[in-house]
Amino acid sequence: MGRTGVVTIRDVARESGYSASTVSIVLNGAPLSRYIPGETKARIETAAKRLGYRPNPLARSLRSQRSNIVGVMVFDITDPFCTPILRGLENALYQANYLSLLADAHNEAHRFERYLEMLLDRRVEGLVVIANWLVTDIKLLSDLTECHVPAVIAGRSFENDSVSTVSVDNEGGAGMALEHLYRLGHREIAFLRGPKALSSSGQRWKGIRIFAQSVGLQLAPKRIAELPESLDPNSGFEAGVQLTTELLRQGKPFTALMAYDDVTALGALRALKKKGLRVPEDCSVVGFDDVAQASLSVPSLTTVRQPMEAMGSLSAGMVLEAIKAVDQKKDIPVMRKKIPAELVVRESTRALM
Amino acid sequence: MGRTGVVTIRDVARESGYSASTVSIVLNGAPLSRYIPGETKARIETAAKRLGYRPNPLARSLRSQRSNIVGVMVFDITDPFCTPILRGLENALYQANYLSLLADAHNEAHRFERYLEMLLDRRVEGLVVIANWLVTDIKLLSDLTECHVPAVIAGRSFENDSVSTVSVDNEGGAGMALEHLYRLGHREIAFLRGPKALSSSGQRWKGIRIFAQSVGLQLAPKRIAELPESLDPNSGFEAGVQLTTELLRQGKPFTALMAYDDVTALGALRALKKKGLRVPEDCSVVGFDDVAQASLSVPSLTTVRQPMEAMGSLSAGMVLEAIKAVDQKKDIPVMRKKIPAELVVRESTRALM
DNA sequence: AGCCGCTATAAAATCGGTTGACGATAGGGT
DNA sequence: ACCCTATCGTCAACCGATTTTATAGCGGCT
Repeated sequence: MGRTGVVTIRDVARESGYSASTVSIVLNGAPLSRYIPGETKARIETAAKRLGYRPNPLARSLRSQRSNIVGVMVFDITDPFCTPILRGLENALYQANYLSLLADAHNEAHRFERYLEMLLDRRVEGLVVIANWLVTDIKLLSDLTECHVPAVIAGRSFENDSVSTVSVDNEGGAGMALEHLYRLGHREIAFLRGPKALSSSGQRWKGIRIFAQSVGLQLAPKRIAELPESLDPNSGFEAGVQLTTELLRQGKPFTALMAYDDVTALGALRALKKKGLRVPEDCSVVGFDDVAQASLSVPSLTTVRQPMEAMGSLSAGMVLEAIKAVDQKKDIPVMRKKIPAELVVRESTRALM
Repeated sequence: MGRTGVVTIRDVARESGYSASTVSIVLNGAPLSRYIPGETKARIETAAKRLGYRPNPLARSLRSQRSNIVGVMVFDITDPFCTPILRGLENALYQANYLSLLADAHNEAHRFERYLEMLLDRRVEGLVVIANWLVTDIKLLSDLTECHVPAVIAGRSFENDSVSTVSVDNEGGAGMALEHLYRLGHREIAFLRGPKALSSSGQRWKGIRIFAQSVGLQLAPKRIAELPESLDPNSGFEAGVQLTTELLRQGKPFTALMAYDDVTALGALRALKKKGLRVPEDCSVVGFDDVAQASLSVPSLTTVRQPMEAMGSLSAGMVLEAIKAVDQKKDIPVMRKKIPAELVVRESTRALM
């Protein structure tokens, strides 16, 4: 054992009486180990166990050019939408014996780029970017395609890019939410649209238009407000409060409100309460995402659930797949998965009286 | 440039006309570079830049036994208490040019241990454990002390152990919360105590007792309930709902309620609402932690703020400090930091009418 | 002339593991 | 007798850096 107190393969070699090569071959079950008799294998394995030998992954990575590490880039780790994805992702990677190198970009393009370089330097075998709704900078993602490392973007889809993505079916989800309100009898429905710059905004709105058209529902412009663009994740709440307040004051009256996402919906809840309106008695409210706080609010929020944990593990599966492909010198497959959303009915919606 | 498309130090050597050693010495500003004339340095640096040379951290780590990586073990990444700590931590590490290897233990001791091994294998230079209130298994932490790597536990303190910790001043914080209620005129105060197994429970309760005693306030047992032990992070909410409901039905009446933490308080909010009680008009409610949802609820929650982000960066500072100490062959310093809490007054409390 | 010290650079060892080439022995086929 | 193949291992190169040691020229001092 070296001075450092760490057991190397050479220590095992000495202890077992074989060479380092043989030890390596045996312990890894390399092709050549086919010819090595069981007795030898046993002796080497005992020696390794006795010494408590643990191969140094650094050395192994250096030689084999495989780090068993995936870079995980989060745009904002405090965003409640990101953490469940992260959980699913990290868990799936763990199962596959990969470790996650975490990078939180704080919504800063510069930081994203610097981190990207650091991760690539570290020879991550793949990259997963958890993009919340704030990411708008498409340029960053072209960086991704250029780096020749398998990459997957989780949480958002991008039209014209050639990176793999995992995202929810925004269109369908929004349709489901509206259908829910419609079936409850609501016809005068207010909308808090998402910021124009976000593709998910457009998709959700499209789902709304399609459903509305299919049942002949009018979408009155005086019941529609649009969230401003902003980079602060908590701004959604404040914006929800403000826009709802304005709609109440200046817009046409409504019996239900559909918000861009849960945080916005929570803002709406507060604004309605402040105006003395009860939810759901006087006004129903639906959100989108099903973040953790949606079920903890009073009243609990009816919402469209994004299966975030599943999206995380799916992303993991896709990078791992791509890594395997690279290993076999095949092309990196590009896939754009859309996961179905799911309506979760809670207390914030009810039938129109 | 090798076949792999990656530039090595030898490529720079060839390009500049010097040897790899000289290139290394120059680019790192090693002691020997003292003797190297500026012209040579310039030529080497230009060559490196022209080729876009980026040293391979794996190789460097192998040689220098320094990985520039800190292991970050989270007990439950979906816990809203953990993420802000994680943010502060990750940010401070980033500033110091360290990367974070993320491990989410999912509250499972077995997983914690397996991850610990993996991280140590990777030669992390330090370890930070973000412990939420669910961690009770002290044994795990002795593992920590034994591994001879600088370690810091963030979020919890432990009495009889010799690991560095960063935690909030629970006692003082709870005292502040109670004082706040007291000053508002409340005398009949209900309490949802934390699970007995948690040290923070005891500490917060002690703060409560001390303040109560100092002003001669009686703590009626019929207004006190205790959270059960459980490993599910969302159980706090359900428990809050249930215990509050029971107190309302069977206990003595109260005009204010102090919960163990914010999630429990949110549960209390729901239970009160269900019984037709208005917060804060009929009953004030205080939480503890100031997790993100505390400010988003209706009404927003008065609470005791743990400066989580600061706790994260402080933890980072402490590991980095310890790493430096190890580097200079000094002993690993053990510190137990208590950070002051801060009362955040929002809508859920008001003066007794 | 001999030695020291300074400058400028290169060679070689090292970190710890993996891997392709090769040696040695034994048995089987022609 | 000769070649071939299967078996059991080892050697040495290699991954990409860092660091210690070596080399070589030159000026100065005794």
